[in-house]
Amino acid sequence: MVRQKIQIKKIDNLTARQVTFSKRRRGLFKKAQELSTLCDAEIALIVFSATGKLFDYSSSSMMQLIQRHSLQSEKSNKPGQQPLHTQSGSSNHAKISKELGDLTLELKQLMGEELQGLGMSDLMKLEKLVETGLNRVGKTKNDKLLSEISKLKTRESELMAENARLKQEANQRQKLGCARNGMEQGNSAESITNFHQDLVHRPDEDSDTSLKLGLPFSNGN
Amino acid sequence: MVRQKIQIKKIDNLTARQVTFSKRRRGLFKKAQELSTLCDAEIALIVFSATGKLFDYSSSSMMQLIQRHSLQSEKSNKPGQQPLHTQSGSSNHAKISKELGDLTLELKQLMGEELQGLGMSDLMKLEKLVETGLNRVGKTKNDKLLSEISKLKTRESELMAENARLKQEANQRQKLGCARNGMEQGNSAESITNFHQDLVHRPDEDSDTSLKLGLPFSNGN
DNA sequence: AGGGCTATCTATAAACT
DNA sequence: TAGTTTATAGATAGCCC
Repeated sequence: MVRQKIQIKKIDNLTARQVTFSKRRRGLFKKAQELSTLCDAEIALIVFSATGKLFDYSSSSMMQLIQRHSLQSEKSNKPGQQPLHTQSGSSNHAKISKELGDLTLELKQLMGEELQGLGMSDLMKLEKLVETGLNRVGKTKNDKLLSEISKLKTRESELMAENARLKQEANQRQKLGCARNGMEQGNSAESITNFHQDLVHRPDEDSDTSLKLGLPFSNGN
Repeated sequence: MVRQKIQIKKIDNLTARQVTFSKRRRGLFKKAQELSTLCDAEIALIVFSATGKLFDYSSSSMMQLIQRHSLQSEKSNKPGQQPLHTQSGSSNHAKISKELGDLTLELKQLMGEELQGLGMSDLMKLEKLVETGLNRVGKTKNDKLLSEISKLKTRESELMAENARLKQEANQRQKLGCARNGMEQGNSAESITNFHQDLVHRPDEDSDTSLKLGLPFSNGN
């Protein structure tokens, strides 16, 4: 029982190795907890046995610690490495479109399977980027569509107004008949005058209409 | 120097705490390495000092281990989500309760929502879901807007057609009927005609614009 | 901070249950 | 595979530089 100074190398005997694993693992977890408590440190510890069994401990949230780790280690990483253009900083509007395309492609790859070569932080940044991109694309699209609709509504109002005007004009022509009259001249003039007034007035109506009809879209957003 | 059995609770003295942190941290990392070597285990260890400094160790790839951890802990999670914490190792339950509260808060801050009880993999899934949801919402919105535009265009066409008809009608009345008037009438008629020409012309512009603007939507989808 | 010392505490190898 | 024992290797608190 002359306990030796045990070599730090893989223990050959399976049983002994398992026993040692069990014992030392507990010791390790205990020490981790102690350190966490004593020194107010945040600790995450993940251990896989040789057989693949998982043991873990975290002083707070494993996820949060992992995220924090990703962020920190990212800082220390040299700016240039992965093929990912994770320059989330300030993507200018001109670039974003193209960038979005590339990202979509990369995302496909990534979601598919090939996560190797990418750090956790890269993945997170990527997802954030895509989300932001998605939002921007959606908003832009939305704005354009709304603008289009607004224009069309204005146009519709104009046409309807003119339509009404023409109908009225036609009606008056019919009533008065073309039986050669002096009144006719006056009517024509009046008609034209009113028409122009309407043209000047209508834009306001259009604005109202647009606002009213535009509401549902806002809700839809 | 009657070294006591030191209580496992936060060390009050800052200096002593820092020293202890430094010493014990080294010890912890050493033990982790030893366990890894002796028992052929895979170990990831992440430590944040109270001041936020990061120390970590992993027997192989940190990322790989973290991923593996995500997968494993996901498996073990009951479908009805766990309160948080893979409380495997030797974590003390009393502490967990308190930490749960803190974590809930932290996660709220982090995500802006109640995501506690979700593991890394759950969050990833969630994000994916959100993204998909975003797409669906966007598409639905898009469809609605496009449908609206389509309706408006149809309406526009109808109005324009009617408009043209009315205008032609009016012209014919003028020509055939009351053609016995002087320049006054002619001027009036011309004025109206020009106006209508403009009206007829403009819609084409709009159509072009629509097509131009419409293209990006198709691409966007 | 960081290293060294030393008395003492803690972890654990080995053997046994 | 786990707990107990025991002797010893290893870790570390307190102190000094």
